[in-house]
Amino acid sequence: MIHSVNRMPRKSPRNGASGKRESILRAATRVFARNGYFNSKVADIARAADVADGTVYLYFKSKEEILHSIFDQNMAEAIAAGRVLIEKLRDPSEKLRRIAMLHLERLGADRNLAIVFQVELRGSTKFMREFSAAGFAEYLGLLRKTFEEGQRSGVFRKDLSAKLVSKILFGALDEMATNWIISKRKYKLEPMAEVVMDVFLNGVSAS
Amino acid sequence: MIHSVNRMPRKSPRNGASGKRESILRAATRVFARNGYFNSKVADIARAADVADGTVYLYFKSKEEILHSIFDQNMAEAIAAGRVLIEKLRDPSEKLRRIAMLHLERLGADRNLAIVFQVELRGSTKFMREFSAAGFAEYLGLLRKTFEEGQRSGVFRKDLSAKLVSKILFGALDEMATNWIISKRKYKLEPMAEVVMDVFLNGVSAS
DNA sequence: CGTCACTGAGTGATGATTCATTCAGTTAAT
DNA sequence: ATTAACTGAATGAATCATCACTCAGTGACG
Repeated sequence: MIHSVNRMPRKSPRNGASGKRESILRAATRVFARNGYFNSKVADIARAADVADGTVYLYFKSKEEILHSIFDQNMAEAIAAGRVLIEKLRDPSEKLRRIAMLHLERLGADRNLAIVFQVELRGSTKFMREFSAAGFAEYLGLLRKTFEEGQRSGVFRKDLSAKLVSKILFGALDEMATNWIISKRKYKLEPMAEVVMDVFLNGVSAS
Repeated sequence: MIHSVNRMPRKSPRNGASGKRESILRAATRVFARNGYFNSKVADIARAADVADGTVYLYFKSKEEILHSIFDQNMAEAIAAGRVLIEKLRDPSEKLRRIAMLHLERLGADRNLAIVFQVELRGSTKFMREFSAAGFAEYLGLLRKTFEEGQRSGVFRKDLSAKLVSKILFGALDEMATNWIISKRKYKLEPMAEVVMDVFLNGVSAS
């Protein structure tokens, strides 16, 4: 089967301000978070969004496309927000610090979305390769570029591979988020960014 | 024969040296790695293990239990190996370095197992909570204890939460593994441990 | 009336699990 | 040594519940 990934802009029912599409996405996020992607029935999503089963298919080609859309939309937003956030900053350390904070802030603000991002999206090599890959790669790229900037300006050690370093940072933040989800104890996710960046920057800064 | 009281842990088909159980586990690891847990049919596993569908159920209660067993068995082995590896070392930094190497070494040695660990096992909050949790927690605990040892002996900064720091280290290693799986380019995973530990130790060491 | 968003019962495919049956091997009595 | 009785591992076809997705129809609105 040759699937060409249809990257058409949104079409569907005369995208009226009905907001049904968004409503379905929000409902799906809730349902996926609660039951997991594979255990979620399209009927559950429809019920949660308060529409009929068939309506879901007026807005999305398949159950799979719903998951994609959740990812694509949020990832694009997050990266855009990150770019805006750092464009007026000079200090690369500060840029990375802000990105990290934004990262944990966004996930910490919506537990359901966090679960979908940290758990459901990882649960298949297919997703990892075909979709997530692109978005994650872009995010990692943002971290890398910022780090390289810092290497050029002399604030970061030049003996480190920027690519590898950006994975270390991402991995650390990612684990904070994943652990926050699993943990029963309630605590704020966002503040963890500070400690992560303390250790990280201390580790990569030029003497 | 007077002695020979069968003290073998495994139950199931009179654990003959048939090795069918192991054979099924290895086959399942291959199949899960290729198709993902939810897209893998029990029949696929049976075929790959060269046994009949029904035979699988003589050794495992359900498809789910197969996944558990893969995790439990390997995680227990890995932690035991880690404990042995560090018990004769003194320097906490060196201990952490060795654990990190073992971590990436083991995953790097078996791509299929790595995929199951990095991708398939994460794909459901249920797995994360009910099973994985215990094993992962034990591993994180090992890292934490070792770090605390280093704090007491003065080699590591005392102003850091050992729990949090162990998550940072784990996250960084975990991301190395995940990225290695997704990446098309072939490279060795194990050597990444060195760089991770360089940045990490540099970040957490007392001045 | 024509269009369009929406509905929800029905369909067909799928795949986990079961279980009646086979048969290789073991024991034991002659 | 031969046979009969027994064991339980292994088989795989059949079962049966589950859903993703379809489509014929409804009503609202201009």
